[in-house]
Amino acid sequence: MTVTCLPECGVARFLALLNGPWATLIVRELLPGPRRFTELREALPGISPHTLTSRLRQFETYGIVIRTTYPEIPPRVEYRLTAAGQRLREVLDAMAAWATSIPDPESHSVSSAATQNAADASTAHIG
Amino acid sequence: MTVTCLPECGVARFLALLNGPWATLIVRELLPGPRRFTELREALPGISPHTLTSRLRQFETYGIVIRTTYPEIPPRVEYRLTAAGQRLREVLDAMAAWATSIPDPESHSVSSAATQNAADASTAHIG
DNA sequence: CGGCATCCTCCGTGATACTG
DNA sequence: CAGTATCACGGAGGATGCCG
Repeated sequence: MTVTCLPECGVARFLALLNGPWATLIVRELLPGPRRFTELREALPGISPHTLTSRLRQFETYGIVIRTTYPEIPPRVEYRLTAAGQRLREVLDAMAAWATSIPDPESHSVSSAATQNAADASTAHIG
Repeated sequence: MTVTCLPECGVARFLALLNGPWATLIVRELLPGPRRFTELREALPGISPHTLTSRLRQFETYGIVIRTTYPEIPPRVEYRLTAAGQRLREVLDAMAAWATSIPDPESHSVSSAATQNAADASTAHIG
């Protein structure tokens, strides 16, 4: 599944632009306002500078994020969402609203319909 | 970034449940109504049965999808969204709405702010 | 038809070290 | 501070073959 250009389908387009586990989380951190490189790094426990740079550069290419360099000492770089990036707030909100409505996968009361070979989901956890 | 249980943050929870490029697309195909295995396969050009099974099983574990086996000849299996899964429609809609509002990344008229070291995004395409 | 088993590839990511 | 360079890993995903 290698995409050379953006797909037609909106959902697929979204996935092509915000791919990987970190992408969406970075956008989340940028929603409140501009952030510096280190601020993002500290706000995203576990992310490596390599990954952060990579995602940020991709967003820049897509026109989701604007990178602004202030020639100071010490150097300062700010990342801020473009208008297009800001519109992602609605999507993230929808994601969060849905996810918080999902109970931790423990009580899956599967109501049998046909031959529901109901594998005991009661013991299933997130591996 | 290995998650053993669902994160607190809604966005992160969402990403943990609908990870990978195919997951969301599968949900998209299930939104209109129940689908059979082969139907999903044909609706998702390029997906392998391995991946399709894997994602479907994960959704089942999460309580997003219900798998129903009809003991017929030939065998028939239907996948349908649970109530929780149906609520994903809003999220997918938000994704699609946003993505279709994003122009193909060619005209990024970056309006300089400070020292916008505007790397010529004009030649940048989606690799 | 609807899988599962096995092997292999790809790439997002992490760890570490180094630079302007 | 804000990266870049290099190496390595892991898990999603693909290819193929076999089974109920």
